[in-house]
Amino acid sequence: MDIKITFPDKNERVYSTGVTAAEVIGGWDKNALEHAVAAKVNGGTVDLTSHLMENAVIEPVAASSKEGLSILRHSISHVMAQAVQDVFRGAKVTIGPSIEDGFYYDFEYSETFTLDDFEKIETRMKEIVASDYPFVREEMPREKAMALFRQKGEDYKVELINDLPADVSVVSIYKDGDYIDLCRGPHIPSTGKIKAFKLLSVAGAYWRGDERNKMLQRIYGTGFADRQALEDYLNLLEEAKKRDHRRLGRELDLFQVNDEAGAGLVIFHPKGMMLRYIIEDWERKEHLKRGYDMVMGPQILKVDLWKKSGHFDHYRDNMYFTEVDEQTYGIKPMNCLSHMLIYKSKIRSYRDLPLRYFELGTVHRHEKTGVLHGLMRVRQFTQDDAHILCTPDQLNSEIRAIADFVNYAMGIFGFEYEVELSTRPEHSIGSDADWELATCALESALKDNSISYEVNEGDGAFYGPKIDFKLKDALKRKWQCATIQCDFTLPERFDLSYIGADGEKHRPVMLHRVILGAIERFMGVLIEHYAGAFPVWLAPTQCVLLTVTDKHIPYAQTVHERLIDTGIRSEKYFDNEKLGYKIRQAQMQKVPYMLVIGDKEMEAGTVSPRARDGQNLGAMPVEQFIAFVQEMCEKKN
RNA sequence: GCCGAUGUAGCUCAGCCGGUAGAGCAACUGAUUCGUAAUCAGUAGGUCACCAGUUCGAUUCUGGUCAUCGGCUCCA
Repeated sequence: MDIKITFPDKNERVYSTGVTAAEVIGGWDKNALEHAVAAKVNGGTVDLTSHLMENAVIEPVAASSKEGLSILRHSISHVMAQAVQDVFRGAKVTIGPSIEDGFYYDFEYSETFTLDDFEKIETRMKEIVASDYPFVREEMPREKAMALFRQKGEDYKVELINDLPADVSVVSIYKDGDYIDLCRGPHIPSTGKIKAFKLLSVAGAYWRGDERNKMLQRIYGTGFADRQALEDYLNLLEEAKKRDHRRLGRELDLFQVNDEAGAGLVIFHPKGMMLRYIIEDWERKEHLKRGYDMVMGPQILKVDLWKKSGHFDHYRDNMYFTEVDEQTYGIKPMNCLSHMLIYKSKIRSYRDLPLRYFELGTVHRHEKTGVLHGLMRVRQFTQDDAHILCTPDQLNSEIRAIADFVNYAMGIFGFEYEVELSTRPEHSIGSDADWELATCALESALKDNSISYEVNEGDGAFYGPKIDFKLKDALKRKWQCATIQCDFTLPERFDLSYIGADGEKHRPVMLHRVILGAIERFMGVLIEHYAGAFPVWLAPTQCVLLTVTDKHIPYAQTVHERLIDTGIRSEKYFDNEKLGYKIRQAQMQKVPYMLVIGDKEMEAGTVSPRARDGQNLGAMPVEQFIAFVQEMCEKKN
C-alpha cells in the first residue's frame, strides 16, 4: 500500500505505508530535517520517528519555532530528570513541562538541591546529550504502565496514571538510554539534538499546585535551538535585573519599604511622590472628561457594614480590624461600601443613571508574607477605583466605555495587554441567574467590541465575574492592573433602587472597575517599563541645571526660578564639581534634560540642553526650552 | 502561609575553622573654579537584622523572631 504525502510547498510524493516522518521530511529538504525537532502531520504534532499510515499533509517543526522550542525544552526536562536521578539516587520524578521561557521538573527528594548541585546535574546532562540516546516512544495498556512505574517506585507517576479519565486505556512512555518517563510527547529524535541549555533556579512547589499537598523541589532551566539564542536570553535576564523597580526605586530615590515601618508598606520619597502625583492628577482629569464624579469615603467602617456586604464572611482573612470604644471597625480592603451609601443617600431616578463614582481609594489587605514584592504586591495601596450604578440596559455601553478607557490609558504608556474573562469562583455570593446574567453582560461587551480574550474559569471576585486586563513588564511577568467586575449582589444586599419610567422601583446593576489598578503596582510596572528613564511628562525631575563654575550660579538661579514658575520640574545642581562629573550624575539619575550654563549662556541669556540620550541640542533662549518641554508634556512624550 | 536561600557601613561586597571587623563607591571637610559620563587630599561612618542559648569569650555555633530574595499558593 502506498500513501500520498503533501509538503508545505504543495508538492506531493508517494511513499509506502509506514515510512517515518523523518524519512519523508529528509527526502523533501535535508536542511529542514536538520533543524527539525518534530513533524506536523495533518495538523497534529508527532515525533519525527513516527510512522505514517495514511495520506498526510506534513510539515517540519523547527527547533527555533515557538512549538519546536516547547518540544525541545520538554525533552531537555526529561534529560534533566534523568541526570537528577543518576546523580541523586532515590529522587522521585513528578511532572516536568516546558513553560514560557524554559522548563521545569518537580522532584521529591530527601535532601535539598542547592545551586552547587546544578554543576553536577549539568555535567551529567552533557554526558547524556553526548551519548545521543534516541527518544523511543512506546504505547502500553495503562495497567502495564502503572505496574512499571510502581515497580520503579515512582509513586507520583502511578498517581498520574490512576487519575487519567476512565476511557483512557493506552498510555505512552518515552525512553532515552535507561530512563523511562510517562509522557504524551512528542519529543526530539535523540538527546544529541540538544545544543544549548542551562539550569537557572530551584524552588519549592506544591504537588499539583495545591497547598494542601506535599512541597516538592522544582528545578527551573531553559534551553534554546543554539548557543547564541541562549546567550541572548541570559543577557536579557541581566538587563531585566538592571531595570528591577526595587533597585531603581532606591537608585532614583523614589521610595522605600522599611522593616521598621512594616512589610508591604511603601514610603514614597519626594521624587516617587512627584511621579505618583503626576499620574493621579492625569487620572482625575481623564475621569472628569468621561462623566465620573469624584467621591471619598472613610478608611474604617463599622464591622456590621462589612457583614452586610459579605466581605466579613468572604474576605475576613484579608482584612485588618480595629477596636474603638467597644466598636469593631474594619479597615477597608475595597472602596465600594461608601459608594453604596452615597447612592442610597437619596431617591434615584432612571434619569440620574448611570452614576459613576470615582475615588483614588486607599485600601489595606493582609497579604501573606511570602507574596510581598516591592511595589507590585503590598499591604496598603491606592486604587483608581470607580463604581458605576446603571440600569441593566446601560451595562453593555458602560462596559464598552471602560474598555475604551483602558485601551486609551494603556496606549498613553505604550503597554501591551491581554484580556481575560474570569467566571464564578467556589466561594461566592449571589444567585446562579445573576451570575449568568453578569457573565453574559461582560462577555457580550467584549464580543461587541471585538476584543479577543481568554476565559479564566472560577477566577472571579466573590461577588461577581470580571474582565481582567493583564499587562506585561520587562521580565515578561503579567500583572493584573485594570479590571471590570459586574455585580448584581451588592445592590441587592444594600437594597439599592431607582424609580423607572414606569414609576416603579427597580434594582440598579453595579460595575466595579479600575483602570491602572493599584497606583503602587502600576508605578512598579512603569519603572521597569521605562527602565527608570521616564518620558518628560512623567519625569519627577524634567531638567537639571548644571553650572560650569560658581560664577554662573546667580544667572542659573534666575533660570531655575523662571522654569519653576512655568511649572517645569527643574532641579539645581550648582555643586563645585567639574561639568563632566555633574553630567554623569544627572545621567545616572536619568533626568531627561541637562541644561549647561556657562559664560556663553550667561551672556546670551540662553541654556544649552543636553538630552538624556547624549544629544546636544545647542544653545537656545530659556523661553524656547520652556515651549519645547511644554509641548512634549502636551503630547505625553 | 509553604519550600529553599540570604541578612556585615547609605550602596555593592570581603572577612572571621569562636578572641567584638575591612575595601570600593556614596557622604562630610578642605583645596581646586574647571564646557558635555568620575579633580585631588583628608575625615567620619558598623550593638556584624533582632532575641535567647552554648561558651571564659559569639558577628562567627545552636534555637527562635523579623525582614529580604527565588518560587508555590493567593492577588490590584
